[in-house]
Amino acid sequence: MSEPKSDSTNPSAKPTYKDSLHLPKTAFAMKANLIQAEPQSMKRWEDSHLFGRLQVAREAAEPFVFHDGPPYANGPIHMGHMLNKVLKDFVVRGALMEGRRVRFVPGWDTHGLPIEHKVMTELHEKGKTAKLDTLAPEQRHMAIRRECAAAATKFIGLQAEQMKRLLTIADYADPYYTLMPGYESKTLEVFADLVDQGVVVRALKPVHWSIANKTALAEAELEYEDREDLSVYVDFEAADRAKVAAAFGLITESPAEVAAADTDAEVDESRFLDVTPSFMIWTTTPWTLPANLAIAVHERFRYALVEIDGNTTIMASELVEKVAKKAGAEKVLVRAETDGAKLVGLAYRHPFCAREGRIVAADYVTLEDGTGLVHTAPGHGADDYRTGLREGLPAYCPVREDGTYDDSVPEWLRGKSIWTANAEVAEHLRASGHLFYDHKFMHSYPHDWRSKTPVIFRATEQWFIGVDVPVKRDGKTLRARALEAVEKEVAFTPEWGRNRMRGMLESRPDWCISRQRSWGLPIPAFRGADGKTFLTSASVRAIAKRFAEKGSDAWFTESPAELLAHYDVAGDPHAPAGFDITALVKLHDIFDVWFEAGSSWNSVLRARNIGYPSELYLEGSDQHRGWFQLSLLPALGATGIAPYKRLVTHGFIVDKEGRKMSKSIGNTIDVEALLKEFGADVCRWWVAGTDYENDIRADLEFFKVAGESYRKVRNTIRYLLSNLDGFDASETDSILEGIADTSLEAWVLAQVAGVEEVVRRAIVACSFREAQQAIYTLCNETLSSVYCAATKDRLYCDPARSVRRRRAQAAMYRTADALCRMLAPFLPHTADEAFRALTRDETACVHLERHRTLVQPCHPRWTEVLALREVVHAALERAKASGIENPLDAGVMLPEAHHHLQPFVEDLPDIFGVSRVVMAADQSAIEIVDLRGEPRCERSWKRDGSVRQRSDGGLLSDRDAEAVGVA
RNA sequence: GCGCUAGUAGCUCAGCUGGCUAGAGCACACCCCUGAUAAGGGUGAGGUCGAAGGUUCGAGUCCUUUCUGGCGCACCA
Repeated sequence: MSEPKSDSTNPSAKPTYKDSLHLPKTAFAMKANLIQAEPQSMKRWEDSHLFGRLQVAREAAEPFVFHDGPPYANGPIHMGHMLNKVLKDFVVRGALMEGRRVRFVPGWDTHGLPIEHKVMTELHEKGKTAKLDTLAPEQRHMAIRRECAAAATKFIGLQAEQMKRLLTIADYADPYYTLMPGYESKTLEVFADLVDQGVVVRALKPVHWSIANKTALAEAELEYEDREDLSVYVDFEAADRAKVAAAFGLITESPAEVAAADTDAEVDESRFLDVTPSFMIWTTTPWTLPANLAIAVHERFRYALVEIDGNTTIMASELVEKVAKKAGAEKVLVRAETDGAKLVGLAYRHPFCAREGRIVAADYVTLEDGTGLVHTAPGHGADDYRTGLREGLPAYCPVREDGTYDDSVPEWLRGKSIWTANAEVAEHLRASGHLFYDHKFMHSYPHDWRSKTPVIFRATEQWFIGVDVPVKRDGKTLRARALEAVEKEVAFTPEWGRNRMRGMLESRPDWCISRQRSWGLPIPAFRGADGKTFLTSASVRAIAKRFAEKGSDAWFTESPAELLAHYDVAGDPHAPAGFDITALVKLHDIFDVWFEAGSSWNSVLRARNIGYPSELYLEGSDQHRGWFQLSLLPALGATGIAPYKRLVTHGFIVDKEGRKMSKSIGNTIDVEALLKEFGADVCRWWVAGTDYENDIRADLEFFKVAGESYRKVRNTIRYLLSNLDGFDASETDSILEGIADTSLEAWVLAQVAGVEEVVRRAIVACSFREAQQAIYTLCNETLSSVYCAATKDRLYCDPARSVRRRRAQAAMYRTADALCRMLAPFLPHTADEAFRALTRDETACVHLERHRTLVQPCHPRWTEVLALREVVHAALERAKASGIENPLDAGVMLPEAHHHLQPFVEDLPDIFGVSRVVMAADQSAIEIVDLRGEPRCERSWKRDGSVRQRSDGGLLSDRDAEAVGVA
């Protein structure tokens, strides 16, 4: 302890006591300087092999299985990635602080159209596609795949760095990519399991088809351009006049016949239908008419039986006038009307194919164009296809891949190109009297982005996972099992996700898992000499083995015999009779990327022996249809068990006004820039404070607010640390052992213990915001405003080794320690920085620690003391009117009603922030006493009643005199 | 168009199964401290709970309609 300083040049000057105080002192800076300091933390963790050390240290600990959903590797990370990865990191670090063994493997989705499209666009721009087209198909695939792999790898590298910069902890040394041979192999195993279960089926489905390139196209590869086409209004003759008449409330017996049968009957001539009416459809693609299998109506629309220029036909009532006007009809007579629902089930004759079709219902029928009756060709349209599925119609497609008709159409069309067929079909219909009206018109039509030629919808053979096919395991369908799992086996955060997913599962169609592209995992199917497709679970497993060794590129570079090196025909009960490996031809479909991502539970969790299933999957709410659902289906099929126990979803980042972020609006926030301006810990603190279950509004302003909040927490920790200068941490336990429950330390530690419990529970529940608020309130109120303010006097002024002072230090040590641990999941850098300052050990790392469970009882009347503090503050505020502006100029007289707080009386002045507190016997209300007339201690600035002139000439209270060592 | 979801002080959010004068933090205003100082403390003013109906003794909380966002799906034959 230093002696009070006397000014030697001026002996008459009063002593100053500042240097005798134990003022806060710490190297832990007020300014965080995150931008420079965080990379240093990253380096320190990396150099000390933190992730590896944790794996070793937790080897025997209870595992926490958590699986990373793979982001798509086609650009730098955006706000959504930041949100997702940081939330996941809270989960990971939260579990680590609970002492669990966590092996979190980051992953990337690397295949798929967006990358391929991007690569193709670049090749196109560089003029390299022409050269590409000269290559043999397999070489061409390989050339594209090499480019795609390079692009994916590049972005993985970029994203990984950005994710690390967010201070996330994961096995970055050994991540998973869907293009890794081991991953691909494990994906094929899932596929083989599904084949075993009998849910993999092959069926026709219409896709966008480029005739010029003889290939299927994705939506992203279409360009819409105006094109002149022939639109036709066609009459499809009803098959049964009587049934149609009945639907319209008409009769088909002539009035004469009726009169003859029943002389009393009065017959209304107008109810007599003496011709067979037609159903009039409209189409802009006459070439699809040979594939017509049905006509769709809307059940709730009204339909009219109408005579137009002598032609009796049926169309939507609302459109009669429009159609008549368009065709220039002169005589229009509506004979009768009926509901669309009444028409459903009626049959009609195809105008030039020898078959009948049916009227079906569809709610996509509109009254904007056409006739209200929609020509339906399930092999040539997405809607038509779905309607066909529902009605049990085949996806009939008589068009070959070169755009010509096959032999199933009438002879006059066979082998013709569909484009020339347009006019011929119209002429044929005109000749046979089925064409009501035709005209040329311009409309926007999809074109192949590369060849600039118009595309068509064409049904092709595709691979499906049937969701309504019973699996061999238990005879339940995937849909039924998935619904069951969603209902009973999976927890949802937020709870409404359950509803949402149920709805999606109920309505989802079979899963089409094949794509006609280059960049992906090949579906290992062959065509045999007999023309049949060869694919059995054993053959798939054999190829899986081959891919594990060679990667899936082998599909394009090896022969069937090489690919099937591990295949044992004799051991495959499903092998086709007369199997001839030399006659096999490879097919070139690839898997839907969702199938690969949806198999990650196998390729990562099971393949790496991490555990199965995952405790939770945590992704954006769009994944209810995506990854969540498409992981659930394969997992249920292959294992019967859902791949996750719980689904946690977050919303999307939107701008300040609640609108979605998009580059075109220009309201995006750049993650790199954000990190550069605020640092990762502040960004993470922002994430921790979001209400992530819904849309999350983001704006630079909000990060400033988060920064303020962060600074408050940081500064509180700093203050705790600054009072621990010279404190021997090893004394903490002995100092605090058995402290009175009425002591300030009992109170503050009880608060810390309570917050710790809340924080731990909240993190487990993924209620990060709740945890953050508890921590913030602890720092802002419990500590900064109450405890630190109350103990300031004793820490600064008490003798250094006073019991009271050291007790406060011990409490602060324990509090700072607990805070570091509570903050570790949220602020990895700051918590670690503080922890090293606290332990005064540069090699210490809070991330190797785990929570300590604090137990500290405190007196039940503390709540009353704190409430009284509020009342006294209010009274002090009122007393300002009488000139008592500084609380240390005031004393407090407590009335009878508060006398039971006697056990706390020693600490009450500090708790209230006043100089003295008196329990007054004759008092009815709290009274603020003006102490300005009393001497003020020159060291502690308190007027506690013991202040008098001391031997050194200074005015000191008893306590301060003792501390300074004067009498 | 359909499914899910949200709309509470200037901002970010609490408000469980309906029940005292609707809460918190930030920001704001005023004040104190200047020995946590590009810190700290105190007090205070802010809301017809998106809108309109309805159920109820009583609704931010339940029902209906509607407006404005978000996510997903479908759609223009």
